[in-house]
Amino acid sequence: MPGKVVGTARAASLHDIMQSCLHHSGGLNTAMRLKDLAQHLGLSQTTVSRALNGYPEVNEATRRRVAETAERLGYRPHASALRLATGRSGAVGVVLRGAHELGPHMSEFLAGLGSRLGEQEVDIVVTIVESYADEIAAYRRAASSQKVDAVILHSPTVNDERAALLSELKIPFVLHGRTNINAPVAWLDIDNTGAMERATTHLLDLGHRRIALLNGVKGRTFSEHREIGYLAALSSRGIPFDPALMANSLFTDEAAFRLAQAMLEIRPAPTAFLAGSMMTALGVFRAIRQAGLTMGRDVSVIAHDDVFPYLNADNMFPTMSTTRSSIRQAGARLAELTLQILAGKPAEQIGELWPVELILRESSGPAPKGQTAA
Amino acid sequence: MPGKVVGTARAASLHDIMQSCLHHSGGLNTAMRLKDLAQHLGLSQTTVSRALNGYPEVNEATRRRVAETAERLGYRPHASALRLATGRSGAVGVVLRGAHELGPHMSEFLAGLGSRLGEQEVDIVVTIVESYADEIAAYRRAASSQKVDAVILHSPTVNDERAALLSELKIPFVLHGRTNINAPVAWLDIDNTGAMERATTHLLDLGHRRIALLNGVKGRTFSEHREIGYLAALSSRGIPFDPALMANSLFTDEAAFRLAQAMLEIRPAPTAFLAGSMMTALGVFRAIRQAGLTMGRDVSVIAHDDVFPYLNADNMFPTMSTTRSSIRQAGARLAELTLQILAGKPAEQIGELWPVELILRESSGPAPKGQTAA
DNA sequence: CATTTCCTTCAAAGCGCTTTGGAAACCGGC
DNA sequence: GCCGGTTTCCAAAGCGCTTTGAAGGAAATG
Repeated sequence: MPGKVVGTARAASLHDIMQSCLHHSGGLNTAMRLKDLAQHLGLSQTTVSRALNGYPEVNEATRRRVAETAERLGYRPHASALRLATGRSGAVGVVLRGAHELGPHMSEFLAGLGSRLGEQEVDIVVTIVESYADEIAAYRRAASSQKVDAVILHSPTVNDERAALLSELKIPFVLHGRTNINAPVAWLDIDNTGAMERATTHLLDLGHRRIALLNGVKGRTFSEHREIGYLAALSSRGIPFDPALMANSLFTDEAAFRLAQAMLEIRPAPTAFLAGSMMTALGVFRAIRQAGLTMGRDVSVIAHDDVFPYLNADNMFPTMSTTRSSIRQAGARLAELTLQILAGKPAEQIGELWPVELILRESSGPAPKGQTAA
Repeated sequence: MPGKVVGTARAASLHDIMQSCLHHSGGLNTAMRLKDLAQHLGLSQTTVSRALNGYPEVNEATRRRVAETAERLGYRPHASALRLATGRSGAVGVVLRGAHELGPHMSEFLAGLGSRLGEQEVDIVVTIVESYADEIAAYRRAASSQKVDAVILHSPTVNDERAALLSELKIPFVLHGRTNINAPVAWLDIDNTGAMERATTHLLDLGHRRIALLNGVKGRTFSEHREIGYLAALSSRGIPFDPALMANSLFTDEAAFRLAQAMLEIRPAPTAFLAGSMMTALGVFRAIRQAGLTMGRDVSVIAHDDVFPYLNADNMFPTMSTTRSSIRQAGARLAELTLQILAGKPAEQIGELWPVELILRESSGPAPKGQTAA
């Protein structure tokens, strides 16, 4: 089809340039290729390829000459060709339910992931899906089309079918969180149970007896772990658990606001809140204020802080007590683990549980006197 | 490694099916290939390929049989091979400075982008870079390695060199925002100038005379546009512009808090704030409260709302007046425009300016009496 | 000087797909 | 029974890279 119809002479020359540039020999936007480079150097493709890829069989002087010329001419191997030839795609996949998963947590996480992967020139392929079925389909597609070398799986459920599927499909993957499946899984998680247990215990130490937990979505491992920590702390002090003081929701300002508002109307009212995220904390904060109460005095709050650069616990007013763990750092580390997996390290040898800091600031204080049964 | 441990017979048969599917001919994780499929069908690769890709030369009955078998066997073309053969990578690129660009705005934007691109099975390749130099390098790399078919460029500066580079490199791209470069550019932007002008005018109508603007980073087109709208509104009423009441910063709670705090100490103090984003609004809100003032009464605030699902202006307390434009929708539309570009539509025919709603809620009210010169 | 050895380089065969240029098979019409 | 025209299918040539198997030259050995 090239050279189909050309209008005026002027247009023609421009057109031709475009053509020669775009349709040089098939691909659109053809740049310098290995063949061109080899020709330019008076060497064979083989030699150039080997020189560039650090194979020992090539003369050091030649190698330098090749490298220098390639650099100067801005040669870069065609990604697809390279992938086809090597069988590696040089990318890792992340599939997200667009509706709610692509929130601030995910963007921080991606930032960490990407910063480490970028160093290795591995890029990350993000697929946005609508439904769970779409997500499964996306993994199957990834498997058979070999689009990515590995996948990052996040926010797993307790028995995560996606993880099971991935290991069935033999797609290497690393889990951000934990799950119980019948296969070796590489994972990285933070100690949600320990964090909640400590935070709850701390509030109990301060005299709080009615402690509300605004937890994440039911079924997610991290939510379950947090619940376990919360319940463990309560039961070790013999404090009865009141289901009305525990709720599961997305970590949004809005949901938290509504839930906290409702809980504050319960009598006896909670004197403390454990907020699942900083967004949640904002909602709780609003509910407290709207109820005419003061955070840190009438009602204590400890929030889980995933460390968002734009929402700093230290700069809130009052400053926010938190259980803290940088999700960005976790992302960076997961990238590292993924690279290890791709380098052949067995999944069962990879598993890290990160401790979580408890940082006390102004939002948590002693339980108000006599109000425990107000 | 395969066939390591298998429990029951039932598990074994399932396992075997998987194996025959995955390791059919050797490679690691080799799935069904076109050749296998063709063989399975007793047809040539050509015919199968054509049948699958909807070419007219193939018998309808054959086509159905092929499609059905492909579906049943879970055949998917190898992505790299397909890309190499067609010259299209089936992906669009987004490169982000990880440090601050990958924030809540970006994740919303990506969600929109991805939801539309996903429908077309185009995936989005995210590259995280540290510095501006890295970003440029990433584009050059993308160009010569043909990793992506197009690029999305966001938050451009007034004369954006990246845009110039991209059009020089002949990488198709679509701009989220606007810039002045000497080349046709496909773009989508919201009417920042109009939005600010209206918001400012509204505050002036309410009697405010000292109106602070917490604007975005200097040099970005959207910041400049907002400044223009702000200044235009002031000057059309003959209100002098006070540079002390305008600041440029990232849209973070923290920066906004500090800036607003400082501005509130100026005498005469501002009686109204224009906040560049909802994050900014949160910081302003805190500063107002800390100064012992009440938002909506002592100090009015109008914030720009990019519509974050987890930070709802309607649910704030007081509810927040906003200039609103969904960044997620913009992302979806940009995806659409990108697809158009890839389909061959000339860039100069693509350009959309979206109007911005002004939604008045409780955070903006009449200027407090007599305080204009307090 | 002939032979062996090593070093450097190359031609060619894939990787899995699309696509071009035919070749069979089949049709009625003469 | 032969011929143009369809219809349906195929073999083979790429796409740009890596990698194997082997050849050419220089240096070393007898």
